[in-house]
Amino acid sequence: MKTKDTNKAERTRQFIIEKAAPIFNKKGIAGTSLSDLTQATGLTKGSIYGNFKDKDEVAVCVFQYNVENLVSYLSRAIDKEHTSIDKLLAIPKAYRKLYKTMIAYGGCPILNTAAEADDTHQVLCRMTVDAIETMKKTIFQMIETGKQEGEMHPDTDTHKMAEVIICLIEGGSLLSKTTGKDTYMLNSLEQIEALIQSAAF
Amino acid sequence: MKTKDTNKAERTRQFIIEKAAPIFNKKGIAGTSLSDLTQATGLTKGSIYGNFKDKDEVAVCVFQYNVENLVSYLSRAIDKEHTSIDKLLAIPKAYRKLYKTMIAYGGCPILNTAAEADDTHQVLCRMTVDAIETMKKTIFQMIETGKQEGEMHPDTDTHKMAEVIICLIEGGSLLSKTTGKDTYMLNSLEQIEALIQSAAF
DNA sequence: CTTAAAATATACCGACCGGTATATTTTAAG
DNA sequence: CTTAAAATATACCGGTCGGTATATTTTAAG
Repeated sequence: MKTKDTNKAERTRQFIIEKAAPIFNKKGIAGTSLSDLTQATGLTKGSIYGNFKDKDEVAVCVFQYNVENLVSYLSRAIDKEHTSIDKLLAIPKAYRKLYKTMIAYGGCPILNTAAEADDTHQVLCRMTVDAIETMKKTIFQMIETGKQEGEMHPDTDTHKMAEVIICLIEGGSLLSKTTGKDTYMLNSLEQIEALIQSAAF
Repeated sequence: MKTKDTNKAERTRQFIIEKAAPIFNKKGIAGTSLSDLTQATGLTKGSIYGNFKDKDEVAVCVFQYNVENLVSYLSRAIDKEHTSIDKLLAIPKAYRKLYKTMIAYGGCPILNTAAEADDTHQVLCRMTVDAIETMKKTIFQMIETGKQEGEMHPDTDTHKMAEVIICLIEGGSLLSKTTGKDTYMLNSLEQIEALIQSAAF
């Protein structure tokens, strides 16, 4: 067959990524073995190595997949709203719907990867930094727009607010997952909402 | 020699724990090999296994060692203060001094262990939960005492405030470490201070 | 339906893993 | 200083790791 469109190969790659994603997220990269992946996919090692050059490439693709899912979920929630305040509030609102699923999935993939990779895996480390900075910039822009359109106090510290929101989300996510208690996440989300409201006119 | 006091053995155990601590904290448990430990200590595998039954026992002792160090540092800072407000403020103050060292050491050991162990290592997972709950109870008690002694508003949500403080510390710690930017931690600490001040009379 | 290429499975590699049995060295009590 | 026990080092184990060369099966173009 002299086909040039990579139909089957691309489908298998995607299949492997989807099956591998929760495993990497739960066990970490070092903690996930090739046999974990063959078991989860039903494929053999040869098949996996036919589609990825090594384990790291699978881990990198899995991270991209996880981040894209998270970002697109949040983006959809934000895009539904029209004012800056409502767009900002859409974030804690979305997490309130999402966090239980995320915890069952192994927790926030950005946090998990950041915690594991930052002393060991520079490529993934860079990707986690990018994901975090993107999140921050998104929130930052929403606050700045809110100021420009007179929805929020002009003396709001935009950088600080954006960073604190992310810290609360990640901290709450980790602590709720580890302790099994929802209150860490729920209280963090409430705090985020209070923060947003206090900056609104 | 019929000695009964375990002098040498105990010293070697402690030596191994101290040398292994930053390695486990940086590379994780799964990511740390026995050869990492022999290299760091200058000892052989036989010697390590003469003092610990397996790698997990080393990891558990390292975790205890790390938590004890952190807790005793914070306790000393808190004990220096006399009012509830000042004791509470001693926490962000202590972290402001501590966090750079902690990041160089591989980040907060509670966070690192929590992120790695919660889907794989039940013993350590339980220990991280205990460490977190102890932290929460300590903060909780300080706030409650502050209320009883008229230093803080009686309608302060003690549980919420204690949990949010921990989320901000852990979130800030992780994000500053991952991104290499101090502001995540510093802004989280400022937010904690604002939170405490806003609950004070 | 044929057929060659693409995708997958099989079988195997050396390296290193955690762990152990045993030999050697160090320790300190007497 | 002697000596037996305690501590450490040496040498080795089976297993699993990530990875690969090659055989087989599946795919889809013609």
